[in-house]
Amino acid sequence: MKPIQSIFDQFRQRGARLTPVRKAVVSVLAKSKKPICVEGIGSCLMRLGLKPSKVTLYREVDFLVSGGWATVLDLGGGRKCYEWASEHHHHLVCKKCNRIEELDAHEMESSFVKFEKSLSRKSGFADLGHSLEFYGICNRCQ
Amino acid sequence: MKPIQSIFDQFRQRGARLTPVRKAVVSVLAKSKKPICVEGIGSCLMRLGLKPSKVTLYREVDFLVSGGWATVLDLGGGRKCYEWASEHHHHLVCKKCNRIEELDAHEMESSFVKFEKSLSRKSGFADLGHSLEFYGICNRCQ
DNA sequence: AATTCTAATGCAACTCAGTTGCATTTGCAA
DNA sequence: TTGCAAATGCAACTGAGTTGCATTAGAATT
Repeated sequence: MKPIQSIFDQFRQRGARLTPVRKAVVSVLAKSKKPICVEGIGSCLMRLGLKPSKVTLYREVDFLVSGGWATVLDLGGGRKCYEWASEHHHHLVCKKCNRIEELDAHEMESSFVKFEKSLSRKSGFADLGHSLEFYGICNRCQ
Repeated sequence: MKPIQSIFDQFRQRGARLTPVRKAVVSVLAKSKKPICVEGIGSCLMRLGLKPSKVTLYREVDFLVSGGWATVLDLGGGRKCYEWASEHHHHLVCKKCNRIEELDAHEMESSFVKFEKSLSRKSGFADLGHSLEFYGICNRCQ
């Protein structure tokens, strides 16, 4: 993971400012082990003494995603989740309670990268990425 | 793909009725080569001379999903997509226009099944399934 | 330190997919 | 043919996410 100061430098180069909310959202996302939704980010900031409006939070994650610092995940729980971009991995999601567990699937990862290259050639799609998620019922919900 | 008549028998055993809308939705889903959203199903039925309300369509796909005949896909386009359950495969989705292409990834499929078995043991999650989608920008949108 | 420009913020009102309550219609079994 | 429960449609609702606009506040310049 990159030092947080270099991220802030990138923000400045983009003409963006270092507001308390922005710094806090970055720190929450970068430290979170799991993808986290806007509501979740809100509660974390609350604990840090910040109470931004939901509008601000949505605009903040948009900013981070459009700049490539964060990525969106649509895991089917009715709300989008976000994760720090350098933390790309796969997940295990409970179909009932939407609990998310991080997954170690590095073995598979490499084969995807290969597959993606040939896919890009064949299909004409650019800027390829992928999402692999496993869904099931967690022990609590069974 | 199972003969459509045996599907209808399964419906009856469940106490469900064979309404014109139900038959049409099944035929549309079972024949569709791509995942299709409720709005898309609606247009197909329109062409068949049926104009069910959106409420009916949502209830119909719920019925099919809860019975295991169809599966939901959340591909991030803002609306859920549905596919006939026996047609499990992976997709290539355009991040801009949300166009969906079906993908042949059978080689990978088998390794997932293996991975899922060990995952089920380790994690305690039951009823495991997965979703693998590739996202990029299609040639039209580039 | 004061000025200035523009990014960031909050409010309120909105959009849009999907849901729910309730009265009516219809499939189908007896 | 009758009667019950499933299916339907309407209208009103929910809840995530968005937008317009006026206000506040980083941070660069003087």
